[in-house]
Amino acid sequence: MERKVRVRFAPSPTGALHIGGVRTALYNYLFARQNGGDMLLRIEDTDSTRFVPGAEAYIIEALDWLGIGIDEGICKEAPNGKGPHGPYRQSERREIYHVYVKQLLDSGHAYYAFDTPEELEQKRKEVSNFQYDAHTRGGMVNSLTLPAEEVRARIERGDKYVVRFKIEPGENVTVHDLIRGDVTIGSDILDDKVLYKSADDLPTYHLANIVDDHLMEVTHVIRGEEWLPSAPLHVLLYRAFGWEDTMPQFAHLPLLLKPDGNGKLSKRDGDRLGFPVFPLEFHNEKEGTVSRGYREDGYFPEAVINFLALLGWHSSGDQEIYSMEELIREFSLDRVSKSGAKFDYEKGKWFNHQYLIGKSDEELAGLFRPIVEERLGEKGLLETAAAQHALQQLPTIVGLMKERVNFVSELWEQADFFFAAPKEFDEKSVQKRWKADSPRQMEELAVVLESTEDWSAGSLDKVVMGWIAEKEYGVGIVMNAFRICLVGAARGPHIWNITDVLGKEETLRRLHQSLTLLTR
RNA sequence: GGUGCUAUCGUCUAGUGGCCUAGGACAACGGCCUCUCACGCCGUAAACCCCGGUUCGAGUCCGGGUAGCACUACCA
Repeated sequence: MERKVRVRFAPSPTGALHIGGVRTALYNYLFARQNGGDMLLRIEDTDSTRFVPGAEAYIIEALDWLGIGIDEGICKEAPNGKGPHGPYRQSERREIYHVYVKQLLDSGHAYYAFDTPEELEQKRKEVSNFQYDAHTRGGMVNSLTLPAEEVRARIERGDKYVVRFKIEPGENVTVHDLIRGDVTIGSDILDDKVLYKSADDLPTYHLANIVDDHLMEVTHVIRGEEWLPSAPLHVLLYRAFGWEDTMPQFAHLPLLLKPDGNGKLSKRDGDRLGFPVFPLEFHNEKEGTVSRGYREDGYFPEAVINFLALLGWHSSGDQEIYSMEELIREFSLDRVSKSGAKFDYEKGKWFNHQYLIGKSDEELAGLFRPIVEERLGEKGLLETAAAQHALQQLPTIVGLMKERVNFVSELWEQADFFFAAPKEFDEKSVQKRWKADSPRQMEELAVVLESTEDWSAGSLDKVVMGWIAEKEYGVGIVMNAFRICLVGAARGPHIWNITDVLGKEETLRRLHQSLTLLTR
């Protein structure tokens, strides 16, 4: 019987959602959508000591910003979860886990262990490579070595204990991975994992994960490669519960690596190399720190999605730009790479550039306006006639400059001169382009421009070029000097585009003013 | 140490035995365009980890090395 595809993203609220986690969520989402299935979000908060306030809300907001829709569980519309398999926060599922822990205990697949953390630590110090397993459990303090009444007595008087999974040695366990094929390991190297800890009355990841995936009818577990070594344990758990026939299929994704050197991409790498590793800015109240986010750094969510999608997955063709719809159509698990991908931040910028130039001038102008107003406000120039005049032509200005930036915020450093006449002049440009004849030529140009009625680019070009030809001046010399007067440096778009935005009055005003400043 | 996974330009990758003289993209470099700076266009440089084997033929299949990574918690 074909089951409806159901996948889950199950983060732990221990801090901001890491960019690698975002990619895992994305691949789950793409797989779900492509197969007409459900995408669930479950919060795995079984480690009460690592809980970070605000982390859960952060995860929800990040996924929402990126357009990764959640069909069931914790989501924007239903912060406490929606769907028939709730609650979706593991800390609220204690009673459910009790039932299954008991089932394992009763069937002999698990046992009580009373060894304290300190004792275990001591044991690890004494015995190198100590592992709690079939070979060692006979020498430990647990329900396998203690008389039944002693076990009962300890539990009744409130001794702290854990429940461990009893792994039977001498068996090969095979996990079929959708990306890597069959992975087989011997059960001897597995240890008797802790499934439940009485100290906080919560299961560990392994137990909670299997129980929830089963109860929530998850069909495909798509998660990071760091889980591959414990996948055989999970298979054993499914077997112990007798759920093998509905066990989900596994797909372990390659890791996101540091851009330089080796190893997993970490928060530290972002700080060190100057790029965000989180989708959104995160204020960690526990640590009192703030971490940068892609959203606040000026990335479009589409760009982040596109960038992430291609970090570990690629179609057979040469296409690089994909909308979410295209990704849903084209994505496939068997085209996911097996090896880790170094995080190439430079390419991320390029993706943002691609999406930026694809946006309308009006939309970009709307995003750019607050930045312009803030910058001008800081300088006390917001109310000037020149600034207001340019502000009215924001879409035109943005259209002129968007090709040359990766982020909306970068527009300011490229287009600042439209809003205020230059007061200072770029030294290099002046040195190279401002000649001895320039002051005289600019004075003449001012007269020519003054008498030009038709201020259109075509007309200006004809008039000025005609004048240059007549006087036998060098086109480059005149135009560059003119540019320096209007912009303050040898940069910017075509000169007639600049005069067009500035208008006749402002153009002439700048010409005279700059002339004065430059010949002083 | 043990176990597992992985291995193509600096980076992301295409490649599923002959279409490979190894393709694309980012970054780099050079040129063209041009009043400047960009964009764009054109181009250059740049890789099959090593050794065996299978085969008429191997980047592609197999074995062995080597290297990198992950896991090895009462964390997920």
